[in-house]
Amino acid sequence: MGSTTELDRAVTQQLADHDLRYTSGRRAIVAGLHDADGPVTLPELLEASSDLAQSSAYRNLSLLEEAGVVRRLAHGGEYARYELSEALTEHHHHLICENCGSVADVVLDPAVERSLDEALRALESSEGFVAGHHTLDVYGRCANCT
Amino acid sequence: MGSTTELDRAVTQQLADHDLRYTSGRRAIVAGLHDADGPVTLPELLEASSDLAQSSAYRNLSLLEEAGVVRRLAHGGEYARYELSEALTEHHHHLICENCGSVADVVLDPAVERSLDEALRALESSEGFVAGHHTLDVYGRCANCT
DNA sequence: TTGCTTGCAAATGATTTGCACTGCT
DNA sequence: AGCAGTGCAAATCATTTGCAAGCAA
Repeated sequence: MGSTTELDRAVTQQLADHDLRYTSGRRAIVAGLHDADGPVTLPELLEASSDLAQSSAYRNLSLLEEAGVVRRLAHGGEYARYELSEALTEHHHHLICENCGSVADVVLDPAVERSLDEALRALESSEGFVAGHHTLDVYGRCANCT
Repeated sequence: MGSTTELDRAVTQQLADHDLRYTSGRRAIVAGLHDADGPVTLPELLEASSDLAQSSAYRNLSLLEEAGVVRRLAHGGEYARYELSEALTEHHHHLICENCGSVADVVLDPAVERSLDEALRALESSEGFVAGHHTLDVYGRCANCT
């Protein structure tokens, strides 16, 4: 506790903008999300940092989401998954193992990402849809399950 | 009812492979999914074709999913959304309106899709992840909400 | 008949919420 | 003191499931 990282500073700022305090419980959540190598479920979060009450964890994740610190994902499993917002991390996508259910982050080649962005921008004239952000989920088999 | 389309024939086949009958309730579900221009929620499905019992609709969607006829999506809204499997439709992605919550299908430029596939295939050597299919969700504003 | 299907009602389980208490500020 | 934050327990609500009745092969 105490060592204020770059991430902590950014989160403190975003929370302050929403009149929220950066309490120890919220720090534990942010730390738990940061340490994982992919989006995590609530049980995983509780296990990683014990001393978190389930209801408070849910409530704080919800508040952190509104504050733009956290992003909530619904990949269809039993539990929702949470990760730090892309405002606080690098733009990335997800590798979802269809065997064990694990979810890992990946960063794609910038060239691919660029051609994708271009295609999405074109949707505005073809479909009248103004694209904001996007998510790409890749389903398959992770290294452990091959 | 009775006009057997190409789609119906394919579904009948897939169901038969799983020892399932293509009953009228299941036909109504497939028709409801086919008629929509994007993935639909269960309430929407029930509204479109009344005379469907909620529990049977859920049960049949689940069975149809196992049989590879239907795909279930969890975009995070209150209800899950369902669509016909890509074995029965064209490969496509989703335009999700952040204002009204509607979800529409889009087919991307084949060139973009190809470069994407290539990038995903490369994940096998870089990450040890064997990619199967993928989903791309684009968030933004639909034509009606601009 | 045999067994897949259906619909109702009850059960499940992740997430949310009411409320009294704790602890910053 | 005043109010945001916490934790417990109870409430929600989409989805699932048990069971008795319906229907096709």
